[in-house]
Amino acid sequence: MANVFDILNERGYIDQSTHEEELKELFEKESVVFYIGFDATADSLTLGHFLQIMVMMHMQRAGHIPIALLGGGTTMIGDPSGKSDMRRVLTREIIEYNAQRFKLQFEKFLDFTDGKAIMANNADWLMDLNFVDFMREIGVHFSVNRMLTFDSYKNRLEQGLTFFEFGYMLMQSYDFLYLFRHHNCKLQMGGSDQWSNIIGGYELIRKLEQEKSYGMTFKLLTTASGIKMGKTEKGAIWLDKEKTSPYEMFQYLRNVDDRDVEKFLALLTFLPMDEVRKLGALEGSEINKAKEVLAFEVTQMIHGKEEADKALEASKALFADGTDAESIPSTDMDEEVFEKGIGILDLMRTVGLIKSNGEGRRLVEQGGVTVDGEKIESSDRVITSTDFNDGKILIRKGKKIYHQIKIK
RNA sequence: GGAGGAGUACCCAAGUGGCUAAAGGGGACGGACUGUAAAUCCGUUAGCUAAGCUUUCAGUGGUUCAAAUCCACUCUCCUCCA
Repeated sequence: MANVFDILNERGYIDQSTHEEELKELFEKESVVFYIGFDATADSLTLGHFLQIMVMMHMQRAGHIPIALLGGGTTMIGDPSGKSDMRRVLTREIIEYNAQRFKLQFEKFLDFTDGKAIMANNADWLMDLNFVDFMREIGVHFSVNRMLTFDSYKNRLEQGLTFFEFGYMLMQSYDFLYLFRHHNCKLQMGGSDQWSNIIGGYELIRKLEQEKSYGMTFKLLTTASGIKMGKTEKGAIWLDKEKTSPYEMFQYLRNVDDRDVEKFLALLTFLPMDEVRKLGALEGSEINKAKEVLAFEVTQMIHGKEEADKALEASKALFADGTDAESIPSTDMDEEVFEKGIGILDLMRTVGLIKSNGEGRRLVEQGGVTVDGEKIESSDRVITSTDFNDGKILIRKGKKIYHQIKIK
């Protein structure tokens, strides 16, 4: 069986790592406990996090033991790495709640039985730390001069950096030390922006335990146009289907840039690499097949086969012949409303397709609104019961956004 | 505590009494072209009972026929000094 390091490397996850050769050896000879930290800043994980979960799954499959570390404590500080502004401080209750939600989502992807994976929350050891003890035990090992040379802090010097944020690195380093001591955790992984924090922990372990540990970072997943993967203008792609429907997720992946298809297939699916390369090499409109595979595979992993099937069908039906389908966003409304008739603008506003009537007018003027295939010519257009077929109508906004209205 | 600088729409940024709902760029959105891609081109980008109003340039008050622009105070941020 191939070394998991090589697998990760081949699929394009790895950005940098400490001691590549030693790590490979380690992976060969023992079951390595490793951790990735997740800040509990929202009530759901995102597609961006999913990349890291993929790494954990690869590692677990290779017999290693992942620790999903919830940042219950560190979230109270806010990681300054790569952020231009100080992060909003969340209350403890919200963080606790978020951590719970994360936990449920992790359980869908990792096997936590028989200690095959561990869930931890750094609030358990960070919240009760005594400041003086912490400074004496941990603080003395950090050189401010050195910390200031790290990019993540260097950039902040012009903006101003509070001690509050500065302490983040110490806390994360302490996490690694704690997990090393209590779980024999030897490896920390994270996004490439975590490199300096990881090195902090690595050095701390060396100083205090005289033992070797390892670090590895992943490439930040960006699209060819330079945006962080899994982010849209409207916000992140969430793994919680209440926040991002399987259909939306499917569409997001279905619409990725040609240049990103192969990369995404390698990173976000378990398809064998030769197949990934074959799909990525498709030319012209053929590449749409690869995008469909990508969208289906990922949606299936996250939401299950049933939802993925539905999303695929909906997508095909809508784009092939424009008929309606299940599982696209839809709203149920009272029949009464349509007996009286409702203006197209009001209707779109109530279902959330537009934010203001002005926006709606603009769309209509520019020919961007279609109801059941008929282009709306005037923003005075009133929708009544006679527009419905089988108790539903399909509104299309722009080229790709569909919304179905059903009569209750 | 002292000296100076800054705060404009989603972001960057021009504007320093009326011609400014506010240049330009980015982003986003719509259309054309296509492959539900990219690139390109055209258009749009405060709100509304929509052709005339209403609210906007950190906040509050003031001067003026007229304020993003002038004055006063307040808040926030930055730089330098102690």
